Amino acid sequence: MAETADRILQAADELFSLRGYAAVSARDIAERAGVNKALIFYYFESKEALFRRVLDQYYEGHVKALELPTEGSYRERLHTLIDHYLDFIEDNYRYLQLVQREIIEGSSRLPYIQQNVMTLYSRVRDLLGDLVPASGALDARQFFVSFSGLINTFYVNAPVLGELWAGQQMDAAQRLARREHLHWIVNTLLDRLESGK
Amino acid sequence: MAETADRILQAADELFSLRGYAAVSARDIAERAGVNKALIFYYFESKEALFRRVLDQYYEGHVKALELPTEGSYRERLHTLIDHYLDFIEDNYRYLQLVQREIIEGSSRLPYIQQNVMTLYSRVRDLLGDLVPASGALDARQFFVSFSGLINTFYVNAPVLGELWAGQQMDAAQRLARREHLHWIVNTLLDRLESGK
DNA sequence: TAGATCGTTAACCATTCGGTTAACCCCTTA
DNA sequence: TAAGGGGTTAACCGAATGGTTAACGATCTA
Repeated sequence: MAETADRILQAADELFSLRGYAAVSARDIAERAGVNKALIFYYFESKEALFRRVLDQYYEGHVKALELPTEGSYRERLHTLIDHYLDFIEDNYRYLQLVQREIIEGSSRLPYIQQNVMTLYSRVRDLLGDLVPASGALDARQFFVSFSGLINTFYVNAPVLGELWAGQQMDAAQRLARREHLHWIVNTLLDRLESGK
Repeated sequence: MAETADRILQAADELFSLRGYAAVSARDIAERAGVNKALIFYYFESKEALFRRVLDQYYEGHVKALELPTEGSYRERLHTLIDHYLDFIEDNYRYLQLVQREIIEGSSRLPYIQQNVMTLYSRVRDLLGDLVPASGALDARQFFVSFSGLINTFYVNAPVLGELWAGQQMDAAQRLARREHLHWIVNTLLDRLESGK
């Protein structure tokens, strides 16, 4: 049944995201999936191939999330883009951690990730237009890095930040507050940029 | 000789930072240190204990970097704190990746890191004082998360961001530009907060 | 000179790793 | 009812894992 392969994929997804590639064994995955270990190698070529399949699944959704909104002012479009990205992350919470790990570990998939980053960057750059200088401390690249950091940190570091909110699980209210905060920051920065420094 | 223990520590530091805890074996460390594997367990209790020692070494520097400046306005002190933190990160580039990896992998060392985070947070909170509300989208926690993200992203994601700067290695000029950018953002946010929304 | 101590070594240990194998169960098709 | 064939299984494999052990020189002390 394809059902078995799916259960393996899902278990692998959960475990890899949680503990990383090296710290997860084929036995762990089989146990979590409630499946005989040999079936992993029956449906997937190897542990490495299984890991790639997990990543591929996410990449598809990511590309979709990066679609650029076409309506409204540049400011509205920027807010919309951020919201879409946040939606994607909240629905695919583990993806960020997977990608972050790939980056830190200097994986062979890095060029693929870079391409994704460049796509997103070019959209932010187009949106900012000539509001920012072409180079220096206030160029589009700096703001892109800043926006990425502002958004990603909250989710990547969630396991450690929970303490700040008195150990509560990260719930809908917290995510909403974070969203508000981000939009407030973006508006503040754009206001200052528009005022011409 | 203490020299042997030092060589083990350094090799462990390099390998753990590069590939993470689980992906590094005691044999790897011994080989890199040019030392018999048994010596690792002679000088250190276990692989886990060795890892802690690596973390401890960095932690000392980290705590120092977080010392609160005592002179100047709250705004000046915040800028100084950020500069000190940036200095520390630039001198201990691997530390950030190590910690980031630990967080993502949900390691058993997490409470240790959380304690560190809380220390830094309490300082930022004290600095922001009653400039921000006690809760909601603009509370001190949100700004702390934002500042952390703004600063860390640049270094954690350096391997992937290089492309933005035409593939150059991250050099002193780039780090300086990033620093300027961060201070500009902080000033912009503080201005808006002071203006009472 | 006879220990005693310390750093070092190769060989070894049980366990776990990713991956394979041969047999089996069960359903389809002829 | 016989023959396949896909899904599943326990048992197994060599290699690598973290960690231990007993012996070995060298240096120091009695």
